[in-house]
Amino acid sequence: MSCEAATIATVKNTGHRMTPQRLFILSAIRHAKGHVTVSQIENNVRESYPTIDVSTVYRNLTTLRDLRLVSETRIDSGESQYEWIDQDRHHHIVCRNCSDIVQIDDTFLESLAQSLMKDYDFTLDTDHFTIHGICATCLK
Amino acid sequence: MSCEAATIATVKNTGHRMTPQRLFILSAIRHAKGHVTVSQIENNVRESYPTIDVSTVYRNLTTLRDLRLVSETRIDSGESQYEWIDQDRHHHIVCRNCSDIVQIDDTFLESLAQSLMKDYDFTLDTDHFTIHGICATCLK
DNA sequence: ATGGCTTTTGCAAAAAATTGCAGGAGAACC
DNA sequence: GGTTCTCCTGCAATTTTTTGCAAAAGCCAT
Repeated sequence: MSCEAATIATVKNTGHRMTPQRLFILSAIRHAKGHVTVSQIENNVRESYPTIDVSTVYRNLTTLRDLRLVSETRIDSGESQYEWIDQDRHHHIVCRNCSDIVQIDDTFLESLAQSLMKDYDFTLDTDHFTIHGICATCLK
Repeated sequence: MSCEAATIATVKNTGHRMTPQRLFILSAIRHAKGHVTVSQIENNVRESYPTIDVSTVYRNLTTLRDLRLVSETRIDSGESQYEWIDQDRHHHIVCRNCSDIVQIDDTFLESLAQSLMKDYDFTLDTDHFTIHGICATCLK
């Protein structure tokens, strides 16, 4: 099954419908390598589908985030950022001083996930984590 | 040094000023045991300081969050929640389905903090974490 | 392909959060 | 006390996000 088809299946199997709007939004995020804002998505979709409304974009992003197809990153100020979640799951550590971002592997969260499951029956979302702290350079 | 004085010292030592507005906001969060929203803080402060403006509350919360005196929790929809960070550090696990919040102990993050330090020389912010996932009840 | 049930959309309006600016007020100095 | 240097505030305007509602459209069973 192609990657595209798998996505559509995920949407459908959860009782959601595949509308042209949703398809365009999905495509806009997938093809934008990296983070995109709501207005970037809106403008991109508008080229192919001029009557798209912002509220539709917002509602779809919420849905797609709940389906764990996209990740949402709310930065300090301004617009939220969205990113396609692909096969090789990874997370980010962000230095709060220099804002440097480093990718880390999924395995770093395994132990935490297991503890939370054991003690609270809580299933950790492991699709995308943004972890804050201070990098070695800035600590000096 | 009292707890109150320590807070004031933190604010002052970082080049910020202790204004009445800031003091009232600080007090509103500290005395509200648990989470509070911006409008709750605003209403509370307004009783003692009627001319307070929402933007002042927002700006102060950003400042206080950067000083790690309060924590910010942005839930799916609606208003952000703020909470006083006290001595016994704890974190929150939030169910993305029912939005239920459970406190967890600092020790859950120790292992993660150690791994990140070992492999990346990265110092994890351990004041306050908001971890998302699914609780046992909602998983069914 | 048709009907019917339910999700989804666009629009408009509201709510939540952020920003620019000019005046006001801390704090440190003398 | 007065001076000066910034930070802070309130106001107004803007931007970002959410919501209610009626009409439109997707999808399943027939």
